[in-house]
Amino acid sequence: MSQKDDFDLQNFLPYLLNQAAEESSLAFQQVYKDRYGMLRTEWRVLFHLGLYGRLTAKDIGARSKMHKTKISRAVQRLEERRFLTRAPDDADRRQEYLELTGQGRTAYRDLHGVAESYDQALSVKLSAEEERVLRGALRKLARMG
Amino acid sequence: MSQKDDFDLQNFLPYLLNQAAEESSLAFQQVYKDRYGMLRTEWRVLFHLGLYGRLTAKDIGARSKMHKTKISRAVQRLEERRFLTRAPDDADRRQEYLELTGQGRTAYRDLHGVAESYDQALSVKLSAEEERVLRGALRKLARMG
DNA sequence: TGTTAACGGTTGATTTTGTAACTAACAACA
DNA sequence: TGTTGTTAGTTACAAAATCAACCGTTAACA
Repeated sequence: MSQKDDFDLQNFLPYLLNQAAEESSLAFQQVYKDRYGMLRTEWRVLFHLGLYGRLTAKDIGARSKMHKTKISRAVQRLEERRFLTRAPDDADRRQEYLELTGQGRTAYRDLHGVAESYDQALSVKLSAEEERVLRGALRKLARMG
Repeated sequence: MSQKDDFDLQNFLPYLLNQAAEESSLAFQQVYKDRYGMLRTEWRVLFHLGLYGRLTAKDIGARSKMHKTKISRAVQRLEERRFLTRAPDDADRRQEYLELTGQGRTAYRDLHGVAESYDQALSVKLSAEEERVLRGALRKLARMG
């Protein structure tokens, strides 16, 4: 039944990446879910707006590679909960500029801080060299320079 | 609006891991979907059975960390499509042994081969050293030795 | 201009996942 | 034995992701 082969599931890069991604995001997920009732798509939109300022949904799509329907729905929910506002773009009325409200910025700053220390806590599992190489390799695999 | 801070989304390990995982599994996903109409949960179950032989759903859960309902449903679909069979365990009638059919083994061998070359193709993006460190770091982050 | 194609974004239907409650079988131990 | 707790696996229902079709706007160009 089993192959003599040494190519195991644990050696398959996509599988390994997925396991590491899932495991390493679990505790952080709990934070934005418990504190703000957000989904992953929602904190991502929040982070993009917090980091880069005013953006259109399209901009967020280009940066995050999330599908536009996900973004559309995340924006809806963030708007309902008063984390962001929309402003029509008069130059091109198909698109809208999205911007965080005060409440949105507060949530962003809070989660940003959590993310930063969370990231450091994860890094503790790795040596400095290991961490450097890991981040570089992940960027190559994710095709983002 | 934006922080002077250099803590960017692309530096946030869980995000980076997720991007790399998604990007790097896209093309492979297409293969098991197109050739066998499988979902990710299904090929995972198939792989476990192909690699390790006869297992119970519980065994698969322990190895893969997938939730039991996911496994239950994946097993149902794989059974419907004649990729595996169930055999009651007479010593403990709560559990069933799962085993690939001929068709299941054929699919497994096919996808195993695809996975292997797919993995190699991904590795080409990295140096040998980079690859070694990456895999080690991912195992640490995924807490699997 | 008028027509056609492309774009940004939304919506609805379907599929997939997550959560909790459930069934049947077993284990522990009075 | 009988009761209570635990385990393997399933099911039902809610939440979320996916996919295609859609609307209004802009672009291309005859």
